[in-house]
Amino acid sequence: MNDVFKALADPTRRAILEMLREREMTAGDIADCFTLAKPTLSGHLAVLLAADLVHRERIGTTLVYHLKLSVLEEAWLRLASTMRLGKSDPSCSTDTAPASPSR
Amino acid sequence: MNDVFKALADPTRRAILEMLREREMTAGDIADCFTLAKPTLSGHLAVLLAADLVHRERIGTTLVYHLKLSVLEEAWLRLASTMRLGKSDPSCSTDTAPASPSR
DNA sequence: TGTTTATTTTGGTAATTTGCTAAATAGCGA
DNA sequence: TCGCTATTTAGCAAATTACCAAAATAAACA
Repeated sequence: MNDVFKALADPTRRAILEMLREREMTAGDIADCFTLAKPTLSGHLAVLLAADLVHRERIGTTLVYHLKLSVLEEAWLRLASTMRLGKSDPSCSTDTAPASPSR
Repeated sequence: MNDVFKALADPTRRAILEMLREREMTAGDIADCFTLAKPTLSGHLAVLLAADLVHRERIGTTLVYHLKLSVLEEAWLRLASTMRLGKSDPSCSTDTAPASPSR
């Protein structure tokens, strides 16, 4: 959930998702669409993979990536339902860092 | 657009949006819901404000924040339409950093 | 086995983000 | 004006992120 939003925070990664929306592409195909170095794109793909937004499959020497739209949709639905249809009072219960004076 | 996704990337900021979903709150109210220091929360609110996800209004000494759901919805719709209903071939046109060998 | 192609991993640097404390600003009431 | 409350801004350290070049890995093929 958090990983999905973090993955979406980068414009390069959103562009990758957009390209992947229709056709699946190899890592090389994707890299050719950007002026960034291949290792950089590989890193972005790793983030998308960790967020479960894409799936990858090896075909011979190439790795084919394809979009997992369902995960993206689900993340949005989670946010949307928390946002619009949430039950009741928002009086302090959603703290991300509960009382633990770590620092 | 980019600012919206960047704002959503942080769990604290998403929690703030959730709390703001129903009732508008003062900066102090919000800060009391977290274990983070007030200036830290103020920073998060500044990010949300820059992303246009919240609006703030001064009432006396206090600043009242309220959610701008429409902006959030619009951001999603933009993404969703690019994602699902996009027109045609994704063959290299979405590059975020177009051919400019700066570095 | 050795070479080529496709891709990732490693190692390093610069920029950005997140958090803090302390100081500054804004409005209100005495 | 002075002091009080509410909040932000400034300045700084630690953690994370984004990028690259060089090295490593994986599969295919001669």
